[in-house]
Amino acid sequence: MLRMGKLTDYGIVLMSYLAQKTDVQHSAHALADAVQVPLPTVKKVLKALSQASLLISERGAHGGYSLQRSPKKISVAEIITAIEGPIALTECVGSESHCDQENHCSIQTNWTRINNAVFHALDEVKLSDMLVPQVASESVSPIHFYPSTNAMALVTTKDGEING
Amino acid sequence: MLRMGKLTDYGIVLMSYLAQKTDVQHSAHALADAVQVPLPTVKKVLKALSQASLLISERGAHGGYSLQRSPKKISVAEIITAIEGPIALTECVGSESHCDQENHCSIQTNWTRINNAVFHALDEVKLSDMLVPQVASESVSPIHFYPSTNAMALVTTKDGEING
DNA sequence: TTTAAATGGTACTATAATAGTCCCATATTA
DNA sequence: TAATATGGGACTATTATAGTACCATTTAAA
Repeated sequence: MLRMGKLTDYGIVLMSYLAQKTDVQHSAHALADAVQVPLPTVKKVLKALSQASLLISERGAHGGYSLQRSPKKISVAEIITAIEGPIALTECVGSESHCDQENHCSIQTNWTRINNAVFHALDEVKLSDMLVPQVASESVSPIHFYPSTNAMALVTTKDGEING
Repeated sequence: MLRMGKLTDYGIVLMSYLAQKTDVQHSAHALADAVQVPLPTVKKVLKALSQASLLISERGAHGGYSLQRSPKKISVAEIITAIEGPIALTECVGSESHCDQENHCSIQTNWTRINNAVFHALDEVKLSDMLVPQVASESVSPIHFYPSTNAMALVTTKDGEING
């Protein structure tokens, strides 16, 4: 539940890959090969990331994509927002709310608070954090980048315990 | 993005309503009237909340639903989990992951961390918090309970600013 | 100047998830 | 026995997402 789209997963993976070599441009084709995702889909994601000013794109021969900022200055929340649009757990929190009872609803303000809490949690995690394992470990083999196989969602068990 | 289902919105609203009178049982029919949501849909949500042991249900005449615990001991994360299932932003974080590259993926562990961050944010907000306005205010009129008009999603603007 | 390599943008289709509804079984009380 | 209530499952329609394809535009090199 609370699922994110596959495209967002791809976005995180692509951004992580690009964070490895920030000074070099990568074509959509090269990225599709590296990440093992169909080219048209990769292009779709890259476009969204570019429009959100997370990537710099250059057209023409020898063109391609590169990070617009340092991986330390790009948060996961930004990547999510870039691909899935404004983050809003409930419609009434978003800017285009059309709920008639808006002014009378006591729950609305609390949803805003929850939204903020979740957003800050996602905003504190930077792209640079995604490159290193959670705990210092003996990572001998080179880092691999693959998207999750299926769609995404926040994970807990029915008991409220955290998986993994 | 990061949208939650409408049913989860209903669930929050229903739970909030039930939190007002914890000692009285409410029938699905009465709840549907109070919350202004079609009865079959309300029943569906109540069933999920009961199965997650968030509600006590009694069958037969004069039966109905009531909170199983104090509103202070029920978190928003629990309600979300009850209706949408285990919270998982990415499939590879969940228990039924089938990603071949699982062992090689450097991103997986970081998703787990993000999941935890979001879960804790949602777990800190209790049902009792949903009843009172965010800031002490001059709420003269009685509290109203209505679900959001549309589907749900985490809210930020494209710039990473928070809406509302 | 021409060609090739790249992104930009749009539109379309198929699939999957969700929402919503309905029916019947079961339990309890009057 | 009848009325009221939940439990559970199956079904349909709608919506959102994923994925694909096409063409325009830009740039660099031959």
